[in-house]
Amino acid sequence: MTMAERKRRLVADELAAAALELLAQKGFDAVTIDEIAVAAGVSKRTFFRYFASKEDVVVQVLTDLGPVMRTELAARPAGERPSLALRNAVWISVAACADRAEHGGASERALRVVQLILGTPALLARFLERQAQWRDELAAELAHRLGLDPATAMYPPLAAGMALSAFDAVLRRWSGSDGAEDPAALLDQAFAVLAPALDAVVGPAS
Amino acid sequence: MTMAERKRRLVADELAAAALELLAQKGFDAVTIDEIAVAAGVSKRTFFRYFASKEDVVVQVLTDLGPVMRTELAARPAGERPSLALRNAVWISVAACADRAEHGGASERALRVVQLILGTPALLARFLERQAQWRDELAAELAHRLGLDPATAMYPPLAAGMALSAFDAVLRRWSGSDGAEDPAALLDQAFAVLAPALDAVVGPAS
DNA sequence: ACTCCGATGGCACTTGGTGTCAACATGCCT
DNA sequence: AGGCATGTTGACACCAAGTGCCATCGGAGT
Repeated sequence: MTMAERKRRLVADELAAAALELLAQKGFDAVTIDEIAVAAGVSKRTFFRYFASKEDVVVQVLTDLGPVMRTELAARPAGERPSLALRNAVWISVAACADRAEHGGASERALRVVQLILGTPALLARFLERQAQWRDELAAELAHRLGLDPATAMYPPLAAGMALSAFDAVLRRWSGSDGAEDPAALLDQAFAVLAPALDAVVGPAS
Repeated sequence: MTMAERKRRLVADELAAAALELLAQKGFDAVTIDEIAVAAGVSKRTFFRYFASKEDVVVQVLTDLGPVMRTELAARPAGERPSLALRNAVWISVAACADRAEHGGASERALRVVQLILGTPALLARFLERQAQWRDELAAELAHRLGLDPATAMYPPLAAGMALSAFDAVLRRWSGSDGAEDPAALLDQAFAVLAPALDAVVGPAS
């Protein structure tokens, strides 16, 4: 049981590491799955038992962020202004992407992954797909939080879309500046722009 | 010259029509490109001379909407509030998707295409990709319109993202209600939510 | 009539992705 | 210890998406 699980995770890590290495080095299209598999010491068939596609190796890291953000949003105090609650929820993802290991070499690898995603159409498309799922989750949580009807209220999906637009803009700026700009400051800037609409549901001042 | 062009367009239309028909009927994954090609009376190889991928047949219709929206945005009077200018720019796309032929059988085909896109992951991903391009174009135009620096100002990409969130939300509601809800009213609703942030750049009242 | 050019079709080929099966390890039960 | 169940793996065959290449055909201009 524990033995099998550990082995599975080991192989998955090996595979992901080999893939990230090769993809970052040679570009997405120039690497075949066979290459990745042999680099990790397994067969092509085994690769597909761990990842559903080539894009998945890169993007799967970000999969869990949706539920995580939703949980964080749900954990914010009920009276908190939406702009603040959403900022905190999104911050978790930004930190996960940018801040990993705070001030070490690890964030550099994260930077390169983000740049790879943003610069590869196929990866970008998958990334956008994930974001669309995140948006639905965030929207559902917002509707619940504000007692709105998810089927008719326009606010929840729009607010979630705004929050993810901020996420996206911050990520782009951060990766475009090679990590030089501060993600937290960027995110605050973005939510300052969004806040007037985000907080207008209940009233302009809270 | 004219002869060759007409023939090209004829073949492209034939291909697109056959593809849309088959895809809507059997589902995206259940249709091979060979099928589409023979249904249009050409070879698989010729299909790829007209469309870059299976997804492209469906999505290519929407390709031009980016420049169109940008042009419309550029054509709005300089002093118009961003929320209004963007609403009008986005409206063009919504109308193109939903309203085609105003009140005829044509909008029903458009509805089915939208439902196909929104319900097929592969198509959704491509659609989102296009939207990302639109956003960049809209952002560039907004920056120019407002005299903002595209490299540092957060407002343009965020505003463009908001506008496209509205587009997306409207499209989803419209397709989810099988075309029953009025796209124009939905869009107005959406921009009413967004307006406080959209119009806050220059001042809360204009 | 000759020639040039674009469109086409056929074909081989690479790659992503899946189904199937036999081999092998692990662990549990008696 | 022997036997059985479960789970992982690799090999192989297979399908479908794309792409490169070349021979061919038909139309336009000379």
